[in-house]
Amino acid sequence: MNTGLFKRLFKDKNLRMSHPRFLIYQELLGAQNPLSPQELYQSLLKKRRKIGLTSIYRSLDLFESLNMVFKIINGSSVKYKLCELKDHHHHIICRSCGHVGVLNFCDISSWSKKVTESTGYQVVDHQLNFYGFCKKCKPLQK
Amino acid sequence: MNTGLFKRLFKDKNLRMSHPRFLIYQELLGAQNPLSPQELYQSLLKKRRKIGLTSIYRSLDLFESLNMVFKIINGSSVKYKLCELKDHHHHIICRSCGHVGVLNFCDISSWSKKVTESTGYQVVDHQLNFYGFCKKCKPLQK
DNA sequence: CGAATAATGAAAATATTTTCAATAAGAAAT
DNA sequence: ATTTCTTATTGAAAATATTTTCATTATTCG
Ligand SMILES: [Zn+2]
Ligand SMILES: [Zn+2]
Ligand SMILES: [Zn+2]
Ligand SMILES: [Zn+2]
Repeated sequence: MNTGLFKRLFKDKNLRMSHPRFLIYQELLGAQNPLSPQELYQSLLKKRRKIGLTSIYRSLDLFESLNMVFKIINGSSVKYKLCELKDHHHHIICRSCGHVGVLNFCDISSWSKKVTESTGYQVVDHQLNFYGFCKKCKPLQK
Repeated sequence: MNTGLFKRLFKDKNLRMSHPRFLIYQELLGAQNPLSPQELYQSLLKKRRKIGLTSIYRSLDLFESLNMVFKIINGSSVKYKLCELKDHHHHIICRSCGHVGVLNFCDISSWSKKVTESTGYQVVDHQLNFYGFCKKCKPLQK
């Protein structure tokens, strides 16, 4: 997700483009790996950016709700990475090293009717994650 | 999930059936609604059961890994309910009241091959949740 | 430049995880 | 059935992580 797209998204949703939000976006954009809230905080402090840890939590929640970032929950570790694809997609997480693979497809929407029929719920969203072992970690499994 | 099934599952996996674990299982079995770790703790204290909050967290994690319970994350609230079906299945969570609907189907396993082909990952697990509004809450949406 | 109000951040409140010494469950022997 | 042994599990306390509160600040829109 590039900077232009990021700014447009906020304008469209009537969200304010605050300094903290932009700092966090930039930090994620420059990162090689997914980052935890604490890692983001420390990294920004090191660069003398004035920001509160609370804002990091809040911004990450917001970004997630906008599908801008993917929240990677692996055991008790929580990290975030910027989504590269702007279209709806899912991920596979390595149970060993935490690396994230991108899946550029989703056939779930076709299920919504089935879900509504069997439960009466109106479906508005879904969450799908795969877990497994990446090419690097697979051989290490006994 | 009934008590016999519960005990067999533990024996099969070489897990010890400790008193705290059984207390938590019973509490979930008797509950009408999903319970948070804190609610479980308070409820057991009220019944004069000796148990530590830490054990509740640990047992719930264990139960989840055994697919005995479903962890319902809705905003910042976390609750658990015992799974009624012993076969693999998924849930739909009401964004308004938190009620959980059970879906007794899953066609995801057919995706695993596709996931492996596109990412090289060995797939061992997946997580799929639907979100929406239940029959009761749907009319309240504007 | 002012409103109007969404967003921030410090501090307090909660929630969750980790550590580690003590305990209890299960297996095996008596 | 009781004792003994091994080791998984517990729980109190400390460490971390996350959320809430609320007074202050910064954005955006005339
Ligand atoms: Zn890996
Ligand atoms: Zn999808
Ligand atoms: Zn509802
Ligand atoms: Zn499934």
